[in-house]
Amino acid sequence: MTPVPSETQSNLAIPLLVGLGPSEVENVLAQGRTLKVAPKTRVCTGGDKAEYLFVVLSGKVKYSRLTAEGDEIILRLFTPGESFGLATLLPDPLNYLGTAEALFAGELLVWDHDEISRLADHYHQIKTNALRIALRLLGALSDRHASLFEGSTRYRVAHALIDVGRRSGKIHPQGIDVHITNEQLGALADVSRFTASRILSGWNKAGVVTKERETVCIHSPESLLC
Amino acid sequence: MTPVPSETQSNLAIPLLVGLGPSEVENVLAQGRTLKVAPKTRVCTGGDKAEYLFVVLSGKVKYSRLTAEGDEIILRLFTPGESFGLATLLPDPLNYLGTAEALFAGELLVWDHDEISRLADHYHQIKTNALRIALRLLGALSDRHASLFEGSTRYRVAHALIDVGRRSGKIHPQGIDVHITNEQLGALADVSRFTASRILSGWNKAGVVTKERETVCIHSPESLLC
DNA sequence: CGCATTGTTGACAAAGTTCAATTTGCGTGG
DNA sequence: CCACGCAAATTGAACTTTGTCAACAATGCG
Repeated sequence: MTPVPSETQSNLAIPLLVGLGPSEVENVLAQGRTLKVAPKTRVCTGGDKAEYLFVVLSGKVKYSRLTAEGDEIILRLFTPGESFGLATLLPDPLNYLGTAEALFAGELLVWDHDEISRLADHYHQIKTNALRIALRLLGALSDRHASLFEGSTRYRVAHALIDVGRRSGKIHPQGIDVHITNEQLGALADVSRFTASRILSGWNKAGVVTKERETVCIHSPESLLC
Repeated sequence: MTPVPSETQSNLAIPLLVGLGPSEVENVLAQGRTLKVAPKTRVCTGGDKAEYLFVVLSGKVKYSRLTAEGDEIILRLFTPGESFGLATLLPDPLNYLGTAEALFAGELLVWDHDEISRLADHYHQIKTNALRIALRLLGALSDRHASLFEGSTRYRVAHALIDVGRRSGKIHPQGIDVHITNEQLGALADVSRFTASRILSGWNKAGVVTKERETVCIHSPESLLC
């Protein structure tokens, strides 16, 4: 029952709680526990039974899984407002699909299975929202899967970069700064980190992006898709 | 309010309706409309707003989407008991993810948005089931996506074939008969139909499967995965 | 009987991955 | 404050896998 800082309550849009009244949202948030995470903290592990539902308040969370050969696939980089561990809402939860790891220091809201079940029984809307979120993720993954067979790696890297930029980039006059490593970008676009490097180098030479260590500044999102 | 044939009511397990009592299930089924479909009938189109929820009673339904280049990706072959168009359960439905097409003559149960919304409001469990189904599909798609980067095409084709076999194969003493074309198998395993043909030929020579036109008999599921 | 669908096979090319060898940039500790 | 060391990024070259294309065979339906 840790009190939630008021800034986060008022500013942040939380798709899981849309459609609830302000006081209802406050009530749900109040029953969650806030969890401060340091970089590289693992908050849940793929394959384990889902016991907690998470909402990102601040920071960025990498949600990933491994192939049998040990390559990492980043299913999604969750940004503030997004939730994961939706399986916790089920009476008999499924397993986490991926492993969640904080990339930066940040705060999460956490509910355990009993708490969120009680809340979801009361605020019926939460399950509807969860279904919408799950279906959206399904659509996104399906798009990503389809994109593996159309066009080139360049196209995929462009989309991955733009998506991350839109959701967590810092906008400034020269463009959008995206804080990401080549390796992470590769894992998001299903490309080796070498290929990611080559593609970024190309864009850098062409002047549509500027590279720095762990950061890419997109000057012209449109030109990436040509 | 077409009456539902009693055989289908009693035998078929419908994941969307688990947890409801027998009379409740009957009530829900009774409010759906049964739709007889001929082979190659399209019942919904990817990208359109979801207006109907479907449950397969008999037959097999191909749920697929196209890449930008026109290649077909089969997201799933739905077998009796399974449902699609889950987005219909949302107050403001998303779009269908894929296009559904009957492969054989069969029967579907259909509810429109208003009907199923009313039912889901009343039988709360339906939304929970829908969430579970969506999360399961997400897991399956994530597995499929990951498998693109581990091992070979052989591995993927094996998994696709075994999955279809398990859900819709006919078991007999010699093995499991799977009714599927090379092209469909390829579209499920993310492989060209040529590669699917080569792999099946290999297994055929090795004696672990027997091929006939549009049918594969799996003699030894384990050997496929070596 | 003929046509459409399904399946087969070989030659070939393209696209990325892999690997090894370097380079660059940043933080830490002495 | 400098030097060291590590993580990130780069680059070239060889390799491998699988898709593409073309030609053809087999099957079954109308």
